[in-house]
Amino acid sequence: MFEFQLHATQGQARAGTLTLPHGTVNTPAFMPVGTHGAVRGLHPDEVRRAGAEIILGNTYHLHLRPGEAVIRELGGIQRFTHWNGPMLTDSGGFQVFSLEALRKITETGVTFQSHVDGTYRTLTPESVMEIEWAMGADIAMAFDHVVPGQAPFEVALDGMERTVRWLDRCRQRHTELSDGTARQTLWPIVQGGIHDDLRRRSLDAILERGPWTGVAIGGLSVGEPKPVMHRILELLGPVLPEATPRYLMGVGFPPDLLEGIARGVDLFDCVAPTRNGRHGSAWTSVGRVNIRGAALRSSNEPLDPECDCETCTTFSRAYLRHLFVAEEMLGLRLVSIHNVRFLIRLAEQARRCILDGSFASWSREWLQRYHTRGEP
RNA sequence: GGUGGGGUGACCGAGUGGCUAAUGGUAGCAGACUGUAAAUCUGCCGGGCUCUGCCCUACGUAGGUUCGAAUCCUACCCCCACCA
Repeated sequence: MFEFQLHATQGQARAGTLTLPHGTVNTPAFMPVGTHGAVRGLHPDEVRRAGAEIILGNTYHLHLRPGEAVIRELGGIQRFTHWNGPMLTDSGGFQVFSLEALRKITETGVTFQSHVDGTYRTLTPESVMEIEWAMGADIAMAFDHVVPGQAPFEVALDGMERTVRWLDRCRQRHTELSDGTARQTLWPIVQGGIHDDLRRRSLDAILERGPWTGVAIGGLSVGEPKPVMHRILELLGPVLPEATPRYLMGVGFPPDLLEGIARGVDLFDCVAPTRNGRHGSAWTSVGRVNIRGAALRSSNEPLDPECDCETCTTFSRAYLRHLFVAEEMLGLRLVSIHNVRFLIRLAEQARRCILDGSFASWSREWLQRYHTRGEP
């Protein structure tokens, strides 16, 4: 039920298929983020047509509203959201990082002051497992402690060791809840900040507790330089079991996908395509386009001439610009659709190239073209 | 024709003697965003230059008072309201 089949490798890059209770995911894959159980602004059919095979939901946000009880009562997260495909729920660990001003960490768990209504809510590894189990996504992420990218050794050590202790508690509770059924699997998360030694110790601790149906790498793209992220991926890649899918959490931008894939990553997620889409920034084959830019005022060209998404095959740049200038919500949706498709298509292309052995050269050329434009 | 009110940068609109190239807002331009407290946030926004500063032009028009005026005075032009 949680099988991962590896079809081909090229260097560290891998092409595989992940089988989950609600469907299969061809990897490398990009997973759009649907924090509140919706990929922001998009209809599930649009997400599917963009090529998404799995989406992410968030424990913290869905616990605050509508609450896991409602979701369970209405048939689980897939039916509730009408996505009806593979889903992964993040644990709220990232909110430990992003809501730093609104939370307090103890060994027991994390007390958040809800950003919705100010009430205090405590999440523990056990309660997170209960929430994720109630929602019923295919993959439940362990509750972890994410530290900032510039965190000094002691802080990263503390977060990493706590993440390991919490992993034991997560697994214990998740095992009790699942009671032999195979409708949801639990994935652990490697932490350790930017410190190689801690990253290695984190992974070792996780592998000692295996086997796992997947392993996530968290706490990257949180303020550390890119080469550091690459170094850590290179450090972990060879140690990770080949038959286990690797999920790089919260990444990324287009080049991050290719750099990650080249270092053995199978699954990605990131808010960037939808957030940037809403903010009017589009990735295209001819460079990044600011959709509000004056240059687009009367352009009848598609946003990206090489793109096959619903937006690019239907609308002109001038119309998209007009929608943004006029603050029509359709504009936010159309650029989001494009950006999501752009990343998914990039992952699809990478997969094809890995399968036919051309990944290294294709990726090199793609990145060169991208960076030649001065893109970050 | 009379009386009253008013004319400020692309637009709206503050400002009633020096700290005013002129508060705000809008429009415009550019940028940021990486497991979503984000349809958000930031910067620029009279012109020019030898650009951490300097010069020019500017608050209806023309003149005046003053060391100094968008701000005070005079005339004129225009707009609005009411009265004839």
